[in-house]
Amino acid sequence: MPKSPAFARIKKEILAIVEAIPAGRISTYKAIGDALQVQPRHVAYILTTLSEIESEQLPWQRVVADGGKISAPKLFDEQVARLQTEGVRCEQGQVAEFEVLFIAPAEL
DNA sequence: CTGTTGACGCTCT
DNA sequence: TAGAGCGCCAACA
Repeated sequence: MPKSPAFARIKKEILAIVEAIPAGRISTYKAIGDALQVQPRHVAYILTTLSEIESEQLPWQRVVADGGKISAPKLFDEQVARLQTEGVRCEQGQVAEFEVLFIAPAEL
């Protein structure tokens, strides 16, 4: 786990937002990044640094790339499986029910 | 300090 | 309408 103060702050914010995403809803890296004034890449990187415990507690599968696309080469199958379990229908590597998109609030 | 990497997004072909 | 390329910047080796 990185020691940068900024990293810890951003991570806390990201975790808070992701945790606030209702089941069956989807948010994007761009939306979260825009809300926290950080780059989408950083949001993605934060999720890669999550421990197994955090990954199980945090609904990271509800966070996808812009356009509802799933960009997780390693965890693609697992993410799709989790989403389908929550009732989110996936199709061709992206969220089919795009209307379930949940934009993270700018202020949280 | 220097070079590579990446769960991304935008722009140009 | 798709695909390739570039920029972005923290983490890491």
